[in-house]
Amino acid sequence: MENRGGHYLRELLEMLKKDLFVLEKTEASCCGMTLSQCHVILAIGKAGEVSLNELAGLLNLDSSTISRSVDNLFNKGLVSRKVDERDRRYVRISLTEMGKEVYGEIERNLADYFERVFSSIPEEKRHQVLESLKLLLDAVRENRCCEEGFLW
Amino acid sequence: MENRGGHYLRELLEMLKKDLFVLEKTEASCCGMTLSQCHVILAIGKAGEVSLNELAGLLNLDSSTISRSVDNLFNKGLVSRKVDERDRRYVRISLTEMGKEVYGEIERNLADYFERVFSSIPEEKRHQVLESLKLLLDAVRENRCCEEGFLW
DNA sequence: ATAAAATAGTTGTATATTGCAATTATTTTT
DNA sequence: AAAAATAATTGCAATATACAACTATTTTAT
Repeated sequence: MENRGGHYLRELLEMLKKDLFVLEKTEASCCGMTLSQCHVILAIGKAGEVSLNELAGLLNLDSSTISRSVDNLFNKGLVSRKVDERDRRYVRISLTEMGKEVYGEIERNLADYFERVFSSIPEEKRHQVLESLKLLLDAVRENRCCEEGFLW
Repeated sequence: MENRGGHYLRELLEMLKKDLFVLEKTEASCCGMTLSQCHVILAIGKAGEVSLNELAGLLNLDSSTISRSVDNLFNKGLVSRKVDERDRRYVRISLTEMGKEVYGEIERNLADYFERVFSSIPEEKRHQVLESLKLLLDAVRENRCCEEGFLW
């Protein structure tokens, strides 16, 4: 029935979210950090160099939250800060060598994991799964009501 | 290419996770609570009545964390606690009338949202999307290395 | 029947996270 | 030159988190 589709969709997504949450917590813990710190490291690592406000936008968190999180990672020697020479309001945030090592390890572990997951999907279904996720993502985005919200 | 499938899969999942994170934060904020509190309310509401340890298991958090979270919601009048008569070590946790109202509102909003998302998927693709999510979930679970971890 | 072990939940401790408001420093606009 | 805007930090206060230790209760072993 049509009005059960959304329900089942949500159930599947919630189970998926939960399982991936466990994955990430375990991964973060193995690397001696919290989940939030792990998210920050991954976002910085992926961007290479990023401003604080950009990072806040990427992670959808308040800039004050990110400022403190980055401060904490800076104190641990994982992150570096450089005032932008052209515009001294900006701070350019990137990973230190140590930070890159941590990032690399997490990245490898997650990459390996998702390759294994992908390989566990029946071969003739793999393209369908990817296509379906894209369709779902498009639908999710289509139903945003505004830039940061999803409800009316 | 085979070794790009996992990469693309992960990218899609991360974008999806992010968008849904924004959705939930907005929803929680609209109901005057934090995301974590929202998770707790939804878990209790769905279970009807649940023990603290069960709740901790459902949310994959330490029982001490849940104990304090439930305490906070109790103080707000959203949650009730009853010592189990048969075994006084147990506390039976459920929602108060007020808690049920909050739960009902969040549930309706999320249900509506996911119905809209589902309806935005091209009709001939809907079954495929659901099937694909199920396949993906199975693959994710197949690659757990232990009960609470996903890596080795 | 009693003691030991196990379980459920709470509390102490310490750290981390979070966002709003206010602040400082800098750049842009008027 | 002054006002406005922007980036980031800090103050404030609440919430969240997990480990360890604890209390109360039940189960298991003796």
